[in-house]
Amino acid sequence: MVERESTPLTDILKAASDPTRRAILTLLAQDGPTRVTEIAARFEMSLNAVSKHIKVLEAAGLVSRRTAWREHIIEVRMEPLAEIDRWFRELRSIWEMRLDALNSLLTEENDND
Amino acid sequence: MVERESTPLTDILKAASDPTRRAILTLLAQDGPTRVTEIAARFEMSLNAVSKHIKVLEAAGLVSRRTAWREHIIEVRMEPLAEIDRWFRELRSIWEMRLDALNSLLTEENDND
DNA sequence: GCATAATTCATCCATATGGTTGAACGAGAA
DNA sequence: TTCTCGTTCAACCATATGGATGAATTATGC
Repeated sequence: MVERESTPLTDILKAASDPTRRAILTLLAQDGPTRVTEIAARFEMSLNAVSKHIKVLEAAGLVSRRTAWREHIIEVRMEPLAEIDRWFRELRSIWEMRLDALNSLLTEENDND
Repeated sequence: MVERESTPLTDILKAASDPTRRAILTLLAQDGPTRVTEIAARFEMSLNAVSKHIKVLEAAGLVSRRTAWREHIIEVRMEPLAEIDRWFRELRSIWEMRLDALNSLLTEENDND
């Protein structure tokens, strides 16, 4: 398979596209900074599986980790989600520009009637 | 592996998380409804690969297909992207509610000083 | 030093994903 | 009928992903 550049946006969307990971984000948003073990306790899967999910979120910048003693405190970070919003807005504006161009073209034609 | 429910949001995020698919969406937003072959011509991969990407986008509702004779005209659909925005907003509001609660707790404590 | 606790690391497994190539299909054109 | 065109379907392959389990790590408490 060809080498694929991993843009931040791709990582963010990939990270957010898993239901378990979204649930983790929701949990963190509700409860605030939480230990890995405590997060894992909320899910019916192994601690290790949750730990891996958290690492994916961390790599995408969606959570940050603060190691206090032997506990790793995980905290949600909202900023990267704005990237998604930015992409969405850009796509929409491209789309609207085309529609505007179409409209003005039609108006011009009407003027020439 | 356990059976995983496929929510619309999961499908939308998964579909949007691939750079090629986002490029297809951008292209469609710019150029408007386009034939499959024509879309494929813009990418350095086989027609079949692009066709598969389009099917993923279609399953997520991000594009619609209009079969005109033997040509399949693909069109971008913006509506499902609002789902992402909705999720984002919900997460943020949960997050802000917690912060507000925290703040009012602190204020209360200050009042009691 | 030794047990304990919170995590990660290392393996392994099954399935999903993104890509390729070649065959099949459906419908107008010769 | 047979050819051609636009597209999907069917295999197939390599790698990624999500999960499990057991060992290793790291730092305190006894």
